[in-house]
Amino acid sequence: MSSAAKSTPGEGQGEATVQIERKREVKRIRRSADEARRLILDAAEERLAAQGPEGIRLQDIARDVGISHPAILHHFESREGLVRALIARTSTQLRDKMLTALQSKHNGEDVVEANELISNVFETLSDRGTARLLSWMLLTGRSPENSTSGALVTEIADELHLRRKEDAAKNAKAAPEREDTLFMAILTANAAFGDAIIGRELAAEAGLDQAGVARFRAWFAKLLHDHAGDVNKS
Amino acid sequence: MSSAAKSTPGEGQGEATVQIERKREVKRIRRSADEARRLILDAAEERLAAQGPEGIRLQDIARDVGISHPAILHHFESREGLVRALIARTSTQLRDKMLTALQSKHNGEDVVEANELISNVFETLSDRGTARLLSWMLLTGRSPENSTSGALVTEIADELHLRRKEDAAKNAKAAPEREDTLFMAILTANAAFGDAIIGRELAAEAGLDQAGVARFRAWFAKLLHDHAGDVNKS
DNA sequence: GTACATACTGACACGGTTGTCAATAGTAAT
DNA sequence: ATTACTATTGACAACCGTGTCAGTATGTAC
Repeated sequence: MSSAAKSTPGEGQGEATVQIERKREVKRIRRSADEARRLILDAAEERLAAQGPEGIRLQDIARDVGISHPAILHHFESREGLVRALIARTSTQLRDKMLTALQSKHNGEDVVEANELISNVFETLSDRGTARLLSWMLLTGRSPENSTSGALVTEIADELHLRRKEDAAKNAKAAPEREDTLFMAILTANAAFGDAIIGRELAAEAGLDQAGVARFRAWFAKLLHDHAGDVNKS
Repeated sequence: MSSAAKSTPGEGQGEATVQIERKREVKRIRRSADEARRLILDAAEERLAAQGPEGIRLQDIARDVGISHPAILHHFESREGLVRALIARTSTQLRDKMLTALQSKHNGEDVVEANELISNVFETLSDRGTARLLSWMLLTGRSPENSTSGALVTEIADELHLRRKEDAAKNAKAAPEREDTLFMAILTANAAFGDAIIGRELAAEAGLDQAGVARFRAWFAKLLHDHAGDVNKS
């Protein structure tokens, strides 16, 4: 009835993210500090996404990686340290993804692709793991002024606003209000976040299949797009 | 250094929900089972909202209420039982609030108040405690098919759709698509939920004060309102 | 090869939390 | 008053997760 019997229960369906190194009986595997930290964070992230906050237990994570739990303490001095590191990594990852999503459309192509940009942002933000991590972080009240999303929303709003102004100038329309653009960004963030958390249940309840969800996102993008147009018209 | 010394630390700012009965040295207070359950659930809810998932500890909650923790076990057989009861209660409360929010506008007054209705729904859903509880519930993977929000979204969408059709008929406009209405409901739910969780941080980051937040909600309501109009026009 | 730094381990200590149990004390009915 | 019922309690037991420690093994520099 001990705990040793059930090793890593039902963890087989995971991605290839966590390279489970089968520990040979005697040979001890020695990784570089960075590598070890990466593996540990990967495992922790997976646990968190799969089981929620209470899924982050040093022993479990250690088992996932194939090390002993003191090794984790060695790399991140404490559980809290691990959590902070995880938050920090996820935050910067999110930030990077967001910024690239922004850049990608500004180089070539038209400028009018703002709605497609919105879609990108939505997709990125509504990533299950990320949103779960972030929301759990907020729920437990960590990182009040952290680099969480930094001044991300503001940056995005600025970027968006820039394009709207360009677009307005090009078509000889009145320039949109700044706050209007900001609100669009905030709405997108809120909606994406909510989608990541309750989207699944909501869709199931409403009888939406995957195609339906896709239609919803397209609908949302169009909604914002139309709004961006209408504001200038009237 | 026992626990009796520091009774109910820093809980003074709370509402009048939890009637803290100062336990006289010897007199033992005896409540009815229902009353006790209610008090315990209130305290648990407050803890959860204030400190997140890990804030639900039997001893703490017991201290808040002014009882000993075995009393909690007596009323809800286990911690898990308490959690389930809390979820159940919050769910039905949410449901009730939603339905009343719906009814209130359908009786008297005009029918066009759909956007105000949306505002109501938004406000209700974005209640901090409720959303936190729900999201934590989802995060920890409880109640997959529960009465969580039941067929709530569907119901609301139906109700909304009904009014839109009435409105369309009255103004001799084309009837809107059903899915369009559903999407409006889903977007509202997502946005309200996201707002409840990251809204505060988002607003702070964007430099929005309370008035700004209010403007955002109004903006959102108007966005949906305009959309409802536009769909018919074109 | 030898020495050094450090990733890693097993065993254990510690604190905190849930849950059990026998006993106590309000409350209502007879 | 006596009785029956049960809300409530203090003390205790069992468990679990974090963190410590002294020691081991592996890679690297010389």
